[in-house]
Amino acid sequence: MLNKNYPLPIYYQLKELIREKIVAREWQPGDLIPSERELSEQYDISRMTARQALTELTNEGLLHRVQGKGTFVAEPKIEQPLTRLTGFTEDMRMRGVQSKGHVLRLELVASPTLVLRALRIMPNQPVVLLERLRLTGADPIALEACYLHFNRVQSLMQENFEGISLYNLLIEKYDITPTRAEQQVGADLCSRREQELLNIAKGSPVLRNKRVAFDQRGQPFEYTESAYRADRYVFQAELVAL
Amino acid sequence: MLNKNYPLPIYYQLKELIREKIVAREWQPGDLIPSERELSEQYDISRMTARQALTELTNEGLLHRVQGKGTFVAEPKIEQPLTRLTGFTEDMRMRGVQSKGHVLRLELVASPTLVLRALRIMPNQPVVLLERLRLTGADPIALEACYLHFNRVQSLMQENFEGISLYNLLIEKYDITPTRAEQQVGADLCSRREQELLNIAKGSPVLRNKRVAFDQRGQPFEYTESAYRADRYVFQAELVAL
DNA sequence: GTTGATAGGTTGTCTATACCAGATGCATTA
DNA sequence: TAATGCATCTGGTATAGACAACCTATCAAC
Repeated sequence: MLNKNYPLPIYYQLKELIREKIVAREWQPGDLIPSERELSEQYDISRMTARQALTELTNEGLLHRVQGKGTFVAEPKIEQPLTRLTGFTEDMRMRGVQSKGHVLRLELVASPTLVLRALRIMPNQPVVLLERLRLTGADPIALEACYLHFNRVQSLMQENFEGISLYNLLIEKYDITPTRAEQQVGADLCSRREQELLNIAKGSPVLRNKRVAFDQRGQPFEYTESAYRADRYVFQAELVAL
Repeated sequence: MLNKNYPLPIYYQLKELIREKIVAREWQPGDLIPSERELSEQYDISRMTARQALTELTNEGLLHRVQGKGTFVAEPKIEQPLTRLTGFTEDMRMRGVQSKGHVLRLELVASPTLVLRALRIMPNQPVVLLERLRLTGADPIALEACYLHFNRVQSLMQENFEGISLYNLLIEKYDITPTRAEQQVGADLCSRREQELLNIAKGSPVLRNKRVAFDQRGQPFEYTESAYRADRYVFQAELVAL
């Protein structure tokens, strides 16, 4: 299970292994997970190493520790997730939910004015449109249209997005590190197309999301419009006073 | 400096000791603080113990570690402000819009369980319900139900809220400074009552907003549910990577 | 039946040690 | 001069062991 010669730290491997079990619902909210000593014996590692994995997952809100009793899978609570900049995949993963993506369109398009302005590019410059249906399990959650500047992601059309995080891809292959984003969240009724793809009733409400994301150099690289099923998703925000 | 027989853990004492130095500006943003090994020698504790203090302070964002270089006092986060915590009045002012509020209800009520939990108060303790219709000009924008712990705002019932900011009132008269809040934003169809008060068509979408706000001492003081007209309002958020 | 002690589980804290990995300055070398 | 390598700082990871604090079930004493 754990590879001690791996470039990744043992505690990190264990951490992700546990996260997987939670995401896959093998361990469900409220469940008591193996004790620190059990984990250390099972994987032949020190208790402190196992403990580091549990500590970090506890800080992330996925686990809940009670002295004298044990460590439990946290209820999918609303406390931790702030407004981190993540893609859908990471967002769902952090909430302890397994997600998939199904690509509907991946093509070069003439960029709409809205996109031009958001990405600060000139007219006639092509953009890549990546449209995906987002699901958890078999349930569609959101319809997402993502526009990227073609010049910056030329080989993107050859990628396979099924089950892959776009943001990870951008970081690893295109030297684009998402750093901050501006987002607008509004409510609306679903369109005909959304109704069918999201498998919801006519006249159902959706959360409409518009996002411009910026890279490490402050350049906008992504403009995304999403429609989330209102019955399956709420947007979480942490507000701070200045 | 550190008392090993104290009821408080050593790492915690050290943590607070370091926090004091930072708060008192003895160690300033950007400063290199003593290394883990230096701390462990200076206070005659194990390096791992000193490390635990630094780790937690790093997680809290007060310190910044760089492998090979050392541990630094973090810069007072500039890009931290995700979304500003403001009341409706300030929110609208930021958007350059004049707003009004029309009080529909201001009364003592038995607190619903949801409110109890959010405000962390015991059952049977009364809460104040302040329900207001928010308008810009003559147009209704939102319906807002705000719950406050009665014990903390005893004389609130005598206040006049027409055109006054609740948050300003709390700051000036009740020693409650809104500091941060957790908010959920979802979409829904309007209820019958909302339809009439907001002057919208039947089956119109609304943005549903739930907020728990905390004061300068970390105590929750407000739980608010709002319904915003989807055609007049979008929620703005700034997302940052961590 | 109620109370109380206890045994054995859990996480929490702390120590001492070791080695790895990144950063840096300096002496050595080409 | 420029490059190389090494010593020695730094934080990062991992181990093994000890005891404290806390929780629960069980069993004995009242």
